[in-house]
Parts: sequence; structure tokens; C-alpha cells
Amino acid sequence: LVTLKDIAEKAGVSVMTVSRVINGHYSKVSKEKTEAIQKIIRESGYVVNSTARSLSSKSSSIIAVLLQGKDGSLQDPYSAAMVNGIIKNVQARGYYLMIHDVDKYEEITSRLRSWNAEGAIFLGTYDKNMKKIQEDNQIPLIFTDSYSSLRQVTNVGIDDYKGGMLAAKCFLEHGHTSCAFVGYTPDTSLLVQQRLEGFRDTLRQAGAELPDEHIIDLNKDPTPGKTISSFSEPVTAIFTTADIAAMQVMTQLKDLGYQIPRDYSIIGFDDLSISSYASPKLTTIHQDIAQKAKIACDILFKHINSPNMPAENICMDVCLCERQSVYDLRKEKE
Amino acid sequence: LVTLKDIAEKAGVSVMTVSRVINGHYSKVSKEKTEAIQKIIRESGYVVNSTARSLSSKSSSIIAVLLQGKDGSLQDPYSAAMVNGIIKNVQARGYYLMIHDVDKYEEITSRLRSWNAEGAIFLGTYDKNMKKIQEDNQIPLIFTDSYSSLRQVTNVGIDDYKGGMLAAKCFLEHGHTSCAFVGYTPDTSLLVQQRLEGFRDTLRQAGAELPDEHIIDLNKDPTPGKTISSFSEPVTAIFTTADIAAMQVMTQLKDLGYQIPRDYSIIGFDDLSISSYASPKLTTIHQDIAQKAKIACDILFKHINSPNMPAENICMDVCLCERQSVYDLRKEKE
DNA sequence: CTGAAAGCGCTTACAG
DNA sequence: CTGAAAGCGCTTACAG
Repeated sequence: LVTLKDIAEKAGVSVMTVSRVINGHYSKVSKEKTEAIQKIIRESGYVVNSTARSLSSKSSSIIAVLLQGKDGSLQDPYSAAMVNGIIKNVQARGYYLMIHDVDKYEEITSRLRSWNAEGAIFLGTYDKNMKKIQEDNQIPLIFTDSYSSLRQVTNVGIDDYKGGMLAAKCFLEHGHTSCAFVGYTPDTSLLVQQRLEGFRDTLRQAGAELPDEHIIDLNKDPTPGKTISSFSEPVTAIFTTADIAAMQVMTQLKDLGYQIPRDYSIIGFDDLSISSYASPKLTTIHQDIAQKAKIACDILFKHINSPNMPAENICMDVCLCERQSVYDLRKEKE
Repeated sequence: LVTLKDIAEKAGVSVMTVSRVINGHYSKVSKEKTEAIQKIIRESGYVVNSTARSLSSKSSSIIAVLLQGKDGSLQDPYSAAMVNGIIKNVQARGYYLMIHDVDKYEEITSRLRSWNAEGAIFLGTYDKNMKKIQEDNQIPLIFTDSYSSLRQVTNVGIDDYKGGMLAAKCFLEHGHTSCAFVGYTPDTSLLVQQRLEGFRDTLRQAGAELPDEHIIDLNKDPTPGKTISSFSEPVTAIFTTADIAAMQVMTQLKDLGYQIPRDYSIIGFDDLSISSYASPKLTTIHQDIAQKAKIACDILFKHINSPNMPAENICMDVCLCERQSVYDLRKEKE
């Protein structure tokens, strides 16, 4: 193990001089010494001990990503895409990424503090504990897709309400008025509620009601396809809060002998790359995940570099990505 | 920030006594003191400084996962599932996970050394630099799906050759003799070559040749569906080295007006959960990713806890998961 | 069972 | 431009 001391001895200078060269404070070291030291560093294969640097400088260069068992696991392609983007952005800035899978609130603080993380990005839902998390951790914290009622929260999200609206509009424009909604925990997830409300409000404005029975919680009902096909009032269109869920429902309905989109039209959410491999290709609400990861990191580092920046709430736009899973009922009637 | 010293002062003991309690060396501390100290720790919200502990104890409790730009990115659902499993296993043992996205060889060593990682798991292909990586990093290193010619490598992989064999057998049993193979970089990836060889050998043994033109590199040809449909010698069955690729090819062929599996039978690889959402449901070679992640971690910690363990090469079994994407040509002939 | 000393490999802050 | 001193918060190793 090569240390600063070893290099200092070899170069016949003090540890401080070597430290200055390593940290790029060239203006403070004579040119000859700088070059001599750099040569020795190169030849010796020296690598800074981040652990020592972190301890003495009180800055770790560690960014934490907090994953949550339920909706923020890497099993979810959305989260995987986010983390993928975050890694690249964090590394590009010379920082390191630690990834934590937490379910209990208490773990968060100890994990963040233990390594003296300089900032953290949260994936998943933390709405209930957010205030506590913020009080206990005085470092920049970026939440994503959060709908906390707290004012002072930095959040990067999307226009979920508009997403629901766009789905409803699309269905209406294609002549659908009897719809269903399928999502994970619509009663408790504020994000899902936004999508639901945008969807329901827009339908209602057009005179189409979305009865409560047509709102299905995927956590409670693993076979929404079956459920929907058994409704007394027949449904023709299904809005789903994730592409994966949409593909699941689609498969269930096809297994029951229905044709998509002939019998049931479906709209997903996210626009994952796999949604164009679905059959029929999935019409879905598009969000730009790579961009979202970039923005989250940009804000995080802005806050790290200048503390006391005000909290900011970013709301990214969404749009409808039309493919083939919505059937045009009006064609029939013509 | 609460330190050991603060707690020691409050409890009227030395720092060492507190340290012993925190590390669970209860046999070395009197019961009364232990309890008094634990109470203070609880009330003060003390969190160990891992950075300081790492520096003085020379063990960091950090495990590194190395991702590789090309085939080991989190964009790939296989890698995401692996990392997901690794996180849980690593955390269950009280360790922390740092994740590194590397493309240049040199980065690996500096990233590992800088944080004094206790072990590392590699996702993706590192065959060329493996020897150097091992020489430069004297910590337990677990490679996955590697086919390095080095003897002393700990690797967790699957029986890729058998995977190819099973695919070929399945096609043959259903009357297919004219096949194609689609994969990423079949010329350079030893893993893909294994799958290809298992596939080709088995076909050959049954008297069915797989001509070189029927081996398609997805990196060079992004539209294998089109290519395959234009072959002069018509192909009826396509083996693909990843479920995602299979779904891609399937979609391309359907877009060209072909019916799957009527016109083309397809077998994928991995058995990701999404493969059952494909339409038709994808017949594929199943590998147990959660188990693979667990085994990789088990071996890693075995090596961490007892150094000088011999390298081991684990080869997990694969099996055919039959769904609906292979058509039975023999039915026709009867 | 308890503690004083030394040290892990760096950086900060100060003196020259 | 250069360096000696002190310290970051812990643990190891030793002495009692």
C-alpha cells in the first residue's frame, strides 16, 4: 500500500507538498517539484485513500441512492433506469455512489450518517417520514415523484395529473366512455392518486363517470384482467399506472380469449423500451427517465456546492405516445 | 455530531469501553456499564463513523459491484435483477454496497482501492483484463458469466452450452431444422459463443447445419427480423441470447406481417418476468437470477471471512421453459 | 474488566 | 513556495 508519506520520502519533500500536487493545487508548488512528484505518483500506482480523506476533510464524495423495498426496487425497470442514469451523472462529477435498500425509516439516517454521505436521492415513496428524514439529515436530499404536503422539499417529479388527463383524452377521442383504472395502491400512493384524478376528472368533464368499482388495486387483485372482463357494465378501455402492469393486464385478457385492442383498449405509463415490444405495441404516457435522473443529479450537486439553496420542486412534462393498443370505436359507428 | 468521546464523557468511562459495547464485545465490559452506555447511545442517536472505523481497522465493510457500459449496464433487466439480489444479500450481512460503472480497466483498481473495498462482484465481460485485475487487487473478486482461460478465477456462471443445446433440442423436437441465431457480438463474447456452440453442435448432430450467414450480431445488424425473413434458404426457428432480443426480433417480424410462432418460432434466454408478457408468451432458457446473486454473495463472503480459499468455478443449471413461441411443424405433416 | 497510548492516511490551519 | 503540528473518529495492541 503506497501512502502519501512513501511518495514524500521518495521525492524528498513533505507530505503536504505531495498532498497539494494530488489535489491539483499546482499554484502552490514549484513546477519542478510538481513534475517530480507526479512522476513518482504515476510509477508507484498511488491511489488516494478516500476513507482517510473523508475523515480529515469531512467530505466523503459519496452520494447515496435510497431504494425502497416496495415500489423502488431495482426489479422495477423504471427504478433501474433511474439508478442507471444517476450512476453516470454522479461518477461524471467524481463522486461515488452507494446504494441502500431500506424499509425501516431508522435505517435511512444511520446509513447516510455512517458514511457521511454528501447527498441522497430517494426512489420510491417516503411521504410519511419525509419530515423526520429531513430533520435528521442536514445534507441535500432529493426526492422523486413525491407528493408530500411539506413545503420545503426538493422534489423531481412529473405531471402525473396531466398523464391521467392525456390517457382519458385519448380514450375519449377514440370513442371510449366506459373505462377502468389499474394501479398499485391507489388509496395510499399520492402519485397514483394524481394519475387517477387526472384520468377521472377528464372523463367526468366529458360526461363519462369512472365508478369506484372500476378502480383496481393491483396489490389486492392480481388478476385485474379477469375482474374487468366480469364487470356487469362492460368496460372498453383500461388505464394502467405502469407499462409493466399494462402488459400484465393485456396478457391476462388475451389469455381469456379477448383481442387487444379490439375488445379492450389499454394505455400504460412510463414508456419503457419494452413497451414497444408488447403486442399490440403499447400506447403509453411517456416520461423521460434519463433526463429525470440528470435533473435530480444537477439539483443535488447545485445544493451540495452551495448550501442554503432554496428547496425546489421540479415538475417535468409528460406526453402521450400513441402506438397500437387503443382501438378507435368511432370507426365502427361510421 | 455525536462521537465515541462524547458518549464516554457522558458515561464517565473511557472511549475504549464505549467502543467495546458498540462492537458487541460484551464479555469484556461489566454489565452495569454496558447497560448505562447502551442507554446513552440510544438517547444520543449515535451512529458509528464508518469512515473512521474503516481507516483504523483496515476493513471497510464495503462491497463493490462493477458494472460495464456495454453488457453490464442497469438498462439490461438481467443486470438489474442481479444487482437487486446482490444488494439484499450484502446488506443482510451488514455490509455496504458501492456501485461503479467502469469502462476503462484502470478505473477498476483505483475505485476498489480508494475505498478499500473488501470484495467485488463483476457484471459483464472483463475477460481480457482479468489477469491484471486479479494481480492488482488482492481482495476476493467474483466474476459472473466469465469464460476466461485463467485457472484461478472465481466465477459464478451458468451452463451456457447446455442452454444452446436445449434450445436446439426443442426446435428439433418440433420439427425445425432450418434455424438462425441472434445475439450480441457472437464473435467476441465467449459466453455467447458457448450458447451458439451448444446450439450449433446439437443441430449438427441431428443433421441440421447452421450456416454462418444465419448467425446474426445484433450490434452490427439492428434489424435481424428483416434479415432473417430475406434469407434465400427459409428459416423457421430463431434462437436468441436474451429475452429482450427475442422480443425485439418478434416485434420486427410481426411488423413485417409474419405470424409468431406460425411463421417463425423463437426461443429466448434468461426467463425474465417480462418474457411471459410477450405475445405469444416466450419459450426461453431459464436461469435463476436471484439464486445466482445469492451464490455469488455467499462465495464472496466465504472468501472474505477465510482468505486463501481456493478459487471456485460455479456452473448453475439451466432448463427450458416452454411457453408458446415454438410452433410444432410435425403437426402439419401428420 | 478497564484505560492510556499510538496510529490508520489524509487535510486544515498556521507559521515561515 | 514549503513544512511541522494537530486532528478527523475510530481500533489495535498492550498494560494493568
